[in-house]
Amino acid sequence: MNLTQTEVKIHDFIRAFINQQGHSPTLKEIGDGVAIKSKGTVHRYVNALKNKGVLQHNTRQWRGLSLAENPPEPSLNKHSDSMGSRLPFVGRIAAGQPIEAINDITEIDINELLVGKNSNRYMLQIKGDSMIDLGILDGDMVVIERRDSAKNGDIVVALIDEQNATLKRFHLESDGQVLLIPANADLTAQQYAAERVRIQGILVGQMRTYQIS
Amino acid sequence: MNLTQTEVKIHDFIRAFINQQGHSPTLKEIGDGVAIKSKGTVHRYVNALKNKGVLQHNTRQWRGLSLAENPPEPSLNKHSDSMGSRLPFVGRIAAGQPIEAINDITEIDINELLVGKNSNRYMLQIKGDSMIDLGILDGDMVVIERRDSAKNGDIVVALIDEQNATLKRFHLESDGQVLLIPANADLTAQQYAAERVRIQGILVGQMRTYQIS
DNA sequence: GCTTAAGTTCTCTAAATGTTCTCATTACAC
DNA sequence: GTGTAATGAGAACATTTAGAGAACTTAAGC
Repeated sequence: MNLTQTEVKIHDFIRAFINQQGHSPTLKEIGDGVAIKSKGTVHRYVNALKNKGVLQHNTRQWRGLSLAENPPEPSLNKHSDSMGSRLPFVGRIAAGQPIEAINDITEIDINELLVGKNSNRYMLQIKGDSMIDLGILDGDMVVIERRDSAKNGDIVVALIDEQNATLKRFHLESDGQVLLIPANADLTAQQYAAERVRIQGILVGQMRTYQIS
Repeated sequence: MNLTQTEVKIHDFIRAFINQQGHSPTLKEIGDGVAIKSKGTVHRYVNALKNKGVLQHNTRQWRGLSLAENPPEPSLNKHSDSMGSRLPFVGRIAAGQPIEAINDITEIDINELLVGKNSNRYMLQIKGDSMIDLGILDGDMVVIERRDSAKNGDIVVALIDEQNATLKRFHLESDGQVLLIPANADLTAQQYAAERVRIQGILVGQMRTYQIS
């Protein structure tokens, strides 16, 4: 059951789309995402993927695609069963001072902070330095919550002209234009007509791991 | 069970409304929130969501909507509730490009990355800007693994003169002196005799959350 | 009981989407 | 060369989703 190159590409696109948007893409959206202009052609690919068992298709319905779920991923290490999401919170550390102990919070639940209780969040990995001044570095993972609007100052995932995505600080000008502000002294803010910008989500968390021996 | 675009939008709106207000919105409020003028149309969507099992509806009652406890859709942007430490990994985002879908990793287990299997980790909150050039900002949480030694280049929690703690990059000089290097252009590295410095742990992770309304 | 706000059930219309075709092009094995 | 598979465009048509609004029923408050 081998997938061709384009089939893999389309499958990846569909999975990413569903995870990010919460619903299936249309044939046209798939076509836009993988540079195929004919929805008939896309339809042929979707059918192939369905026949090969990697997609489920609720026919006679718009946006009826879903992933044929791989086996529900057995967690490799059994520790992750519910117990392991808390770490002791020791206190605050500042350069050259004793660690300031905390007496109210003793444990931090990482899931609660980053995953939240609603299932409308997903992760992206950052490529590039455009948010470096906010401490978001190349390679960092960020947690995004799906939203279609934002307040000034929010950091948003914005889709420009239905094509290009970017992570920037959002500011709506009084004249209705949208300003997308990077956090990098080398870059300048970009201004767009509001209708060219679609908010896809808002930054709610960031994380990074360090390799140790 | 697939939701259409507008269905997801309405579902998100209802969830946000209940989270904020503590009670269900009315049909008109939903319509105002998603730009639909006809409450008849909104009603059709609410019914669809009810039939698809993601909403519960106490009929014959005003503001009788609530979210279904266990939505039937196990794959649609949801991380198995059994252990909610996973988030879907959508891809990489770079300024001004489409989000790059990935095909190898589909989910990220946050616990696995930050908590790890060992129970010798704890968290500290950062006070000050001494590590700002490494993207560790004032207020960030960091995960530390207990260690009493470090390799050059590791970022360590070091106790100096059994008194003051600091988070710095570690470097052992050839003459046996220990250099503790901040990541802030305004600060300079400090050098200590090895016996004055006790390593308490090594930085393995960092996280930050952003407040949204 | 009465009034009002909210929910329900329709119909009408438009637009978007899915489905099924045909026709072309390219690459590759034989 | 020839056949085949993969790829892409696009037309024609069927079906679903979408939004507005009217008419009616029900719940809440007085």
